[in-house]
Amino acid sequence: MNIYDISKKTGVSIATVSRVINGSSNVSEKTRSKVLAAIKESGYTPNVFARGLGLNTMKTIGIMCADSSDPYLARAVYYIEHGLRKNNYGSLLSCTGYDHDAKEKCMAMLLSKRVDAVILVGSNYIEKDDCLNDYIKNAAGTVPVMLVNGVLNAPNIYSTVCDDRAAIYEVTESFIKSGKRDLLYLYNSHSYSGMKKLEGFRSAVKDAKIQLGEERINYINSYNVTVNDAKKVVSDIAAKGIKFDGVITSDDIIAVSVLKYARDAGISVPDSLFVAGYNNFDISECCEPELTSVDNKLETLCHHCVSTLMDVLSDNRSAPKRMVFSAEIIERETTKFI
Amino acid sequence: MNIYDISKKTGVSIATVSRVINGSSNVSEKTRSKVLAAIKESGYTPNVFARGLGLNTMKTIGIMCADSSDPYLARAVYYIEHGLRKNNYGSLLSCTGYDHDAKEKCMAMLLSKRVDAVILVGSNYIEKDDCLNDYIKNAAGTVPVMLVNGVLNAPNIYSTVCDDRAAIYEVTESFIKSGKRDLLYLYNSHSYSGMKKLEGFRSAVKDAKIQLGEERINYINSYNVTVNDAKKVVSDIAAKGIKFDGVITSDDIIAVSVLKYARDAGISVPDSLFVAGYNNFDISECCEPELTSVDNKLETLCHHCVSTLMDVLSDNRSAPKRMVFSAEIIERETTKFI
DNA sequence: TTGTATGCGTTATCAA
DNA sequence: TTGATAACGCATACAA
Repeated sequence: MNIYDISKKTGVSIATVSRVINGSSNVSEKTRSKVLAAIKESGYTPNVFARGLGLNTMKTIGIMCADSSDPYLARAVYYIEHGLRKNNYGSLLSCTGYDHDAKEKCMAMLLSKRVDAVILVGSNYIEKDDCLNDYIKNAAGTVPVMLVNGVLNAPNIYSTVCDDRAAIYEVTESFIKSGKRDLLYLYNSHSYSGMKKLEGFRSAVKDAKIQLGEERINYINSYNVTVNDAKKVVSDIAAKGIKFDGVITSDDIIAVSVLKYARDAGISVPDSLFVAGYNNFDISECCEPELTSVDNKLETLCHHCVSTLMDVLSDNRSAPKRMVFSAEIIERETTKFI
Repeated sequence: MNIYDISKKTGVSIATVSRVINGSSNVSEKTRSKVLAAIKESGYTPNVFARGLGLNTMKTIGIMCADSSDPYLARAVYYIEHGLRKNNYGSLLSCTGYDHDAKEKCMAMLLSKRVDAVILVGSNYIEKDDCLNDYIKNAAGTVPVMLVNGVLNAPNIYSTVCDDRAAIYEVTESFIKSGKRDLLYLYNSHSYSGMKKLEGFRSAVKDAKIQLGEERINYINSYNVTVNDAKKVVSDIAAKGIKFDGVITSDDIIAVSVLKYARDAGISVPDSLFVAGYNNFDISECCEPELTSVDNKLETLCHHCVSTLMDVLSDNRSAPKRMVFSAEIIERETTKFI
């Protein structure tokens, strides 16, 4: 069943059929309805391959994320796919993992599929060593590249980020204002946003003129931290004799592990220990006491990313190259800010 | 840059270039390397649209899931996408939501994109009212349809499921053997697998010759149950004066809410109350005490689904229409099975 | 308002 | 082992 069949069925030329399909106005109402009826009756759908060949697009966007089962990325993928579909675009998903070569391969794969754009979801795509980002810049030579939670300054690359630095700064400030001095910062990612968060912590501490040893800033080496892994890190820190009355983390899961440690050690939260997470995942409501966390407005980020992309794809010159949204602190039971 | 350019560059015909690209053996080693060199030098990639038009496939599989941010579905999507990519297939993702019309629309959208097959992930696609499944059967008239965690008996439809019934039966049996008599069953889905689980619970109770009132089997009406919602349900049950010493749930999140209730009510788990979840999510390690749960072998299911699909696509007649895997009970701290 | 003819970049058939 | 050429199904420029 193709356009010729409809043409025969209705006695008009394929050009007219094509016009009807594409909603051209230069068709008489009579022929239009005749053609429409024939299409409906036969259940005809235009062949997207043929269409793609002619127009050089199949209205498909490539989405890259490290791991769609990571709750943060999973939500992002959900929002983005939704937004794209609303705009009549398909979503070609590629879970790249955290390995650089794999990322590069996935990008090549998507480009070879002739997607109209690529969206990189997650802060783990932008590397400090800038030449590792070359494959992204190169891709941007072919199609627009959108970054969700990452920044890269190059032509045809658009960034949408949350102001993680400000969020952690504010959290830290709240800890300090509430009388907490012996702070601990735990994080598990050296990504762009990971570094911004750390920066926020350091700045707040510095601005409050507090001296804090480097042993109080701890990196947990794993993308997929498990609660019990992180808990061990906390125990080790405590075992070294480092005292703390406030723990700020870059991720809810780490914060939960702190709560577990506290329970085991008989430390009362929030009475003698404040804990804050980041991302405002479901688990922040599952744990006991419920976790104070930072909502980084992922939905807003994703919406903005998609709508910017639509602007770019429709050659709207006004699309901003970089957009920063602010986060919101959700205070629950693991802190008592004054 | 197209096949003609390579043809000109090398002085051979496009037919020969095509042969080289597709690894045909009928090419002299000399021309092959010449062409290969030209391709590499120019960075040429075959146009997938043209190829698709000729071969009527773009090696792309449609994946439908209700909500890619649901942890269970998210993991499934991850495994499936991985498996497909290994086999050189792309994944066109569509998060359909739980509404029937939306599902149908998404299916139509995927088919219009001429995917080679559709994978429906999650037990929520198969409806009790069989005519609501017609759109799936119809789709199977065009392309193979794979079901992960759902069963539908029709031509060209392949099901991969976990034996949820047996798993819950076994859990319930363990509760009873451990002396628990006043059981509660909480669930939140009437899907195929949801019904199978309930069936398992009922059978185990019946086989143990225990009388259990219907008020002990409670449906929580929400796909995206939040801990606090479910907790309220548990409180309400307790408020009615219904006593229980064992709670079996269809989902970890519900089990966590039971733990929360128990803590509030001063009930000690597992000493005076056993609790079991289902799915073995991360949260089963986050809560306190850690949750006994059922690992439903999602990775195995997904692997099997993909490899079966590859068999089907390569016209392998031996592909099984239905495959059942057994689950595994992971005992943690919320039970003490004897 | 409608129809004719061409190009889009492949793969595959057939002939050489 | 190679090359010429016909499909594949559509959109569109141009002609009527």
